[in-house]
Amino acid sequence: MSNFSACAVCGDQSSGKHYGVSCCDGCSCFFKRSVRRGSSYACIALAGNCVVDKARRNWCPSCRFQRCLAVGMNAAAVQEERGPRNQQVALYRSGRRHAPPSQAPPSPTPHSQALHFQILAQILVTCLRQAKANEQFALLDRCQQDAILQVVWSEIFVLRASHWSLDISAMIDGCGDEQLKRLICEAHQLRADVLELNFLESLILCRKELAISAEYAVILGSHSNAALISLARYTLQQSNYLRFGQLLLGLRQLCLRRFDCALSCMFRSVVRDILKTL
Amino acid sequence: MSNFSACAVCGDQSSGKHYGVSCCDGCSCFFKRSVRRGSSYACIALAGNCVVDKARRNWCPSCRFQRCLAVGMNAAAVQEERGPRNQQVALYRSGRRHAPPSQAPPSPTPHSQALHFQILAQILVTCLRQAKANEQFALLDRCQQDAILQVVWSEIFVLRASHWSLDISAMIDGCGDEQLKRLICEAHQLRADVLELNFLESLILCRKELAISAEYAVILGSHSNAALISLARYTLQQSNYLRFGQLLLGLRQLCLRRFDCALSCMFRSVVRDILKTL
DNA sequence: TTCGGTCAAAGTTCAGG
DNA sequence: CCTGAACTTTGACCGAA
Repeated sequence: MSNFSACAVCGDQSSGKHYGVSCCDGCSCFFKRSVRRGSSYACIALAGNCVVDKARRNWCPSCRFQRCLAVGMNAAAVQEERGPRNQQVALYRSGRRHAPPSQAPPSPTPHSQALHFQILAQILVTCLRQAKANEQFALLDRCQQDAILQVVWSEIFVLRASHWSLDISAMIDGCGDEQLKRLICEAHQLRADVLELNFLESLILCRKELAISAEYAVILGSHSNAALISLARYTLQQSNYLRFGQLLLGLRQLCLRRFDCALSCMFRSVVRDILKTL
Repeated sequence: MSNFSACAVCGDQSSGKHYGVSCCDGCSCFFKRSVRRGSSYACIALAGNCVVDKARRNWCPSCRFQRCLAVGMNAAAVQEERGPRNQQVALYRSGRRHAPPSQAPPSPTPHSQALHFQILAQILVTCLRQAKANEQFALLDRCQQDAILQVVWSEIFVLRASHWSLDISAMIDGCGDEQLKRLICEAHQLRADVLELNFLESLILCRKELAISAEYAVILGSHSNAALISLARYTLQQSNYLRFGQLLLGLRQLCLRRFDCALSCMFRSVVRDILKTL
């Protein structure tokens, strides 16, 4: 009981300093809500001198709030509301509670960034569609396809985007993601031709570690081998096995590490939705 | 006002460079925590373009984190969690805040797990020593060697451990890390022989993306090509180019994702210390 | 200088009033 | 609705190399 400290507002046990004043959780929370909502209360008794103690603090919000101010609680220390922690519910929650925090939702430069995001998302959709049309991949069940694409979408994206027919380097630069830029630049140096790209795509899409069943492991393994043989034949007749090896080594660096790339974070949540529509 | 520098993430007053970027304490700390915990956020507005400024940086962790990555903050620079500064307190700290970081006595079946950990650490040391003795890798400067090993140690470990001469499967099972077990089991299926293992090791150790300078990029590239050619010649004379391709594809799956594997977390902090002693 | 950890004081959540 | 106990996250500050 030695370190008992009283709430400056109501005399209850204080739980530490809040907004500059030693007070209890209740008064701290009450003060925060009042400031956030900009509540303006009227005294129940009209006199403005109600007693504010532990037992009666909820009787008159007006006098409680006056007392908060009187003991020096600092309204400026109340912060901006944060986003809901329970993400899923966000959209469907009651009305205006979770309107974007401030008046100016998209403010300084997000416009051009959002534009680049949109265009890159279009490219992603195209890549996924192309993947679904892949000769060997298309034979798989949809749920196996989706299970694979959820993991490898980013590899497909980097592979295809780094060899896009139009020049999208301005887009890559513009989205401001240095890591992505570096990855695409590295992948670009492979300078794979159309057929090579298709074979590499098959190798990405048919990883047997991503099989959802033992049967699929066998199927994916044989698809993978087929793609490997095709790629080998093709490159050996074009150049030599060094090229073959380099292309395969190139696959290693397509994988966006979980935290290395902003775009990866942005798109991950989008991919599932895109897959539903394909 | 003369030496004011803005946080690249939120525009607040910067407190210096953190993880490669000039930013404020808040964003630096936020980035560190996010990477450590492996947080995967979803944008609250779902659009991924929330404003991130001083007042609103706490509205949407997802967009804040994306912005951290976009401005180039380096997740690899976030180090392993260390123990509490106050060692005595370590054991008695409040309950389930986090899994015991590394050294702290593992609670459930401490004795046998610690033993397995010790033995696996021995294997890791052996792997790293072997890597340092790699013919081509040994020619590099020490700082380039260390820069590479800090990244690829886990790949080397999985490659070598999956083909260990003694049967260490009991050790792998015993450490209770399912991810590691799966990875090693997959890698084991490559059934590479001693020479193949050496060539694969060279390919892991000589990734030119990990070069610390342009000169090294060239050197590593040529070492990598040399290893590729040797491996090709060897496998083609033993079997055929399907085998060559499969071995190279196998490299993809050696990589322990940063947060997917308990052992990875355990060892990461140890690797630096081991490297110093080699 | 830039890592690391710390902990008071912000925040949110959600039964129960 | 509103309240407030329980829990999480933030960031200013400090020590170490």
